[in-house]
Amino acid sequence: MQPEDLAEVRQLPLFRNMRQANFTSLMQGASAQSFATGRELIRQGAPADFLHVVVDGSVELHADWQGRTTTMAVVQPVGTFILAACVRDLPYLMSARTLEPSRLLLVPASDLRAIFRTDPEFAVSIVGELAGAFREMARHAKNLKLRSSRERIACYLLKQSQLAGSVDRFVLKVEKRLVASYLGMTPENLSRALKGLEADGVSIKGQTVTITDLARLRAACPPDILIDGPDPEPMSGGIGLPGPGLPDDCKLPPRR
Amino acid sequence: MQPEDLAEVRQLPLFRNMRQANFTSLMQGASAQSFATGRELIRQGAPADFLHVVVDGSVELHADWQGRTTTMAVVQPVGTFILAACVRDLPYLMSARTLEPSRLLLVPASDLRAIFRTDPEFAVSIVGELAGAFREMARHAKNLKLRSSRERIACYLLKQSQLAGSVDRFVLKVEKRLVASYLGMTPENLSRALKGLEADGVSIKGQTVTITDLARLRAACPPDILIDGPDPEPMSGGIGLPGPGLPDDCKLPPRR
DNA sequence: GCAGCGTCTTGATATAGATCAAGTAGCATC
DNA sequence: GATGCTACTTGATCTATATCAAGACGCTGC
Repeated sequence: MQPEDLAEVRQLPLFRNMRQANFTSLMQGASAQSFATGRELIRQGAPADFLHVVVDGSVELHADWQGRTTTMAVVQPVGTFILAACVRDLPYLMSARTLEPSRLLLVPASDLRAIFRTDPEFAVSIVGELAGAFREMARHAKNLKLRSSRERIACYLLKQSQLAGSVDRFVLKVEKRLVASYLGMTPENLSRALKGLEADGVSIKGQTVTITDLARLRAACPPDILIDGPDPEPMSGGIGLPGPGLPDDCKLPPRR
Repeated sequence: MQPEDLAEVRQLPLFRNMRQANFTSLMQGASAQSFATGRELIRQGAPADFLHVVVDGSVELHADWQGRTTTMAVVQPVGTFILAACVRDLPYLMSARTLEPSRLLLVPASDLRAIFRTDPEFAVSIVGELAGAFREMARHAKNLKLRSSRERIACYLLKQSQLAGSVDRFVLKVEKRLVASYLGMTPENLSRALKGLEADGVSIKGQTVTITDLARLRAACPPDILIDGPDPEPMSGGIGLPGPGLPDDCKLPPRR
């Protein structure tokens, strides 16, 4: 575990305010591990033994039922999963798999539960984190129920643009099939919708998105902070999809 | 505020373990109010000034966008809303309206935030509550994404039966149009799906549901605890729909 | 440079669910 | 008892999206 990794983990809102002795203790009981692409890290239904912290790489959270699967989030550094299962000591509701070679820190859930009962500042951070995670998932459910798939895509792109600093050209950091799955549609449907949105102010080439007419796009599919977020303060938990990259420095990870 | 109401509120998992002095203080700063049917209690986007506790009656949580609306939960006694917005001091993501004459306790969110920082047991309860709320909303999103509307209805009825003690005849405590909206479909679609499910082991007359062939219904639409829940320990927060009533004692509230 | 593989796009078709309309049933009020 | 209103059911039609298939593109490994 590199010292600079520890410093980044320490800076997460979840851990930032806990007592140093407690943070040191938690990290000493944790283990850092590297995983290859495609590795299943946790399986839905399994006991929540560890809080996972993604230090490097990319992890997909997905859920499955009767052979069907859906992407629930993509977690990138430095993000965590799944806090709620750990604090309640209940089975994971989602599975996790690496999308590329990744390094993670595995924090024993039992250590976490022991410490937060004695560290009031840590408990406050956990409360903030869980409230944020609930809100993010509530916005996701609202998005699914209130909007058509074309509206979800358009608003997703508008939010990515905003997260990138209201630029009009940015790069998606997640494969389109995962964006489609997260937004509750098939890749074919995403592709067709993107094609149709070219008339409404957005064009896509590979992972690069260009907003060609922001006002028109916003008029066609009005974004709403109560659905699209984000909340004012950041969270550590990996809920939703990661923000965009800028055109010069961003590529999807190599395959395999 | 009746003493027996206070006792019931005290018994909620959220409040059960907090220090008596703190509970007393919180309740002294709260106000009890009665509202007629159809009254809007909170509006999405408004600051979260109060944690609401439903002491009597029934409240619908709904979300709206561009003239569209969807039911996110129905809260009945004794249940609360919306803890996450209160602890993060952020705007409500949902609106609330009474479905019938109701009595609620309004607990100032600022009091709540002040107390939980100094009452570790209360903070632990809040952590448990928020984790449970997150899990419930995650299961809702999974249900919406992984299942067809017919599967969602069938699994909803199987869960209601289980909550009623695995009886084969029970009464829905929520109007069908709200069940439909919560499950992400139109009332017409719910009606047609229920008609179609008669061949798979369930029949409905008004609000009364009879499971006529449990094995067949379970085979047709396999329930899954990772989607349908519930988690082992109850929560106070009003997420989802309320459980069923038994045939002898349950009616929807009178209109107006 | 080529073969293999996975992602993405495009076309054709099927279907789940929405929309619109009309009728029925039940409840509350007068 | 009659009237009005709302929830619900049923019918007809439309549409958004899924499914299946095939081809294009780009990347990796040899």
